[in-house]
Amino acid sequence: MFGTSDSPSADLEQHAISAPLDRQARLSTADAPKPGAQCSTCMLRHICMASNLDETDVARLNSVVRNWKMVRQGQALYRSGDPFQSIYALRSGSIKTVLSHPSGRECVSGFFLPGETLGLDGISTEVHTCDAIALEDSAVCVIPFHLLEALCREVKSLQQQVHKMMSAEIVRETGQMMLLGNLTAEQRVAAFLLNISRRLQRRGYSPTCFTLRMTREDIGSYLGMTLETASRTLSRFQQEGLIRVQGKQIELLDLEALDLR
Amino acid sequence: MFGTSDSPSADLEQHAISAPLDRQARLSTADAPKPGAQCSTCMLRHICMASNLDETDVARLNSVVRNWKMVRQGQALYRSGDPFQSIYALRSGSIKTVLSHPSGRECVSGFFLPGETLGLDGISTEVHTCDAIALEDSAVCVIPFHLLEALCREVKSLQQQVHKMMSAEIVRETGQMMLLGNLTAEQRVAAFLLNISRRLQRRGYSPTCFTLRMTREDIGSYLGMTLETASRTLSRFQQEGLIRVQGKQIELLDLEALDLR
DNA sequence: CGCTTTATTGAGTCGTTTCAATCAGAGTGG
DNA sequence: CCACTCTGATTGAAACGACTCAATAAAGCG
Repeated sequence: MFGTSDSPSADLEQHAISAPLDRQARLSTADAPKPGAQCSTCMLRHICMASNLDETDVARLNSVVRNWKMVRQGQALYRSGDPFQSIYALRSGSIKTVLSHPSGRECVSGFFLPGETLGLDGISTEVHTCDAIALEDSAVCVIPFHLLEALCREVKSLQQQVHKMMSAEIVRETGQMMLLGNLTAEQRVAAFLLNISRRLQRRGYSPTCFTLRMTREDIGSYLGMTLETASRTLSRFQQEGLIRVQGKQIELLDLEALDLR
Repeated sequence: MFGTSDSPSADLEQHAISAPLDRQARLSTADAPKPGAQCSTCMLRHICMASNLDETDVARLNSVVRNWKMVRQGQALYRSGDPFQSIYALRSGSIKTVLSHPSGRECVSGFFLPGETLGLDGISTEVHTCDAIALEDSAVCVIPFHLLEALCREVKSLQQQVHKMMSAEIVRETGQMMLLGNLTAEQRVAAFLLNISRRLQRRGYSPTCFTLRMTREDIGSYLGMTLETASRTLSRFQQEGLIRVQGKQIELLDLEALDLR
């Protein structure tokens, strides 16, 4: 989670408003799928797949989203090569996706925040093509894809929503390609910070003050640079008064200046 | 077109086997949409959206794909900002997609070969987000998206095909991100050549001997390097005996060595 | 055929990487 | 409770790869 609060437990409680993860369930049977996702009362309803659906359609979507699942920090929601069955809506926490090149190189291809959808890569070959690793203890709604497809044949608005979601992922990646191909390290880091900022804002968090849950290595890998360059760039931004950095804690001081990079 | 033949007209005729573009139509009313796409007799049937569909489903798809359209070299199939209505299946020719950054920079985000689908980026916002420019005289099937969506609600196999197509585009772009972020200029050019080679082979062309219809600038932009670096890298490959270059004409001499880059 | 665009090649510069050392923080166990 | 270790972050200096600028050559086009 990229929230502004200091302690992880506070973060969890914040999400618990929308996603009822009571501490007991969390501490007991751990990572087994659990029933009872409730779209209608979920605070992320207007951000995730359920957005733009009316009451009855949300209910029908909910009938497909039967389970949710915990993923502990560092654990995989799925791994490259796993057979594809479901897509996942992130409820709380944060997840990175990692591509493993045959040569051994690893490459972070995305960071996901609550309300965002993971696993779309698996549809084409029916096998997942990357690892999805939790950056902190996280919870996801499990959406069996064949059920979603069946429902999409009946509910037009849901079908459209799913298509838009997939298209949005395509657009997001095109933008990232552009960033990697044409921008300097400084520009990439600035774009990255602003991107996170905007996504947090949409979720009701402070757009200027947040903690990056991923390591410098993850950031570097995602932005196509070494961890040293990522670190140096953040330091330089701090020297220039654009941001304040304290390890993973970030404060954006001059959004416009960042935008001009 | 990336075909192996020398003259453009030979290329056109080759495609004319599958897509009945007679020269008369081509020379007369030019770029207006034309009726009469015929999926059932199209040679690209097993490569494009119609793959994995049985006879009756292809016929139903065909009822939606009512028109096809010529796009002359250098002209736009659509432009960034155009309202989104249709996706396009490339029948013959080749097309690049270009992203225009507000700052004025342009960036090639993709090259498309016959049988591939363009325009998926427009679904999410109902506005196209890039320009699609023909690299040579090209022909596309026009697929009104709302009709396709309606049909997908009725034909499960088509729905699945469309989902797989979109997912494949996501996977393709993830791979490109990895390439841009983690590989050297040499590795990128090698990967690019091998990628083109594989796609041509699937379409029945020689995988080792083809013409690149795009400029060095396009290649460089697509691969996140300057046109000079792209040119130099091709020259170096030639010196090392991996390929033969003669302007846009390419011959791959040592596929394995390219793969090891 | 001349004009314009595209491609090639060279030399110097600059940004990023590499290698290496140091520092900070979290978790562990004596 | 404090040393200890391990991982992650920061910073410096040298090396290298890609870019920029520039000049020339080749190819496409009217």
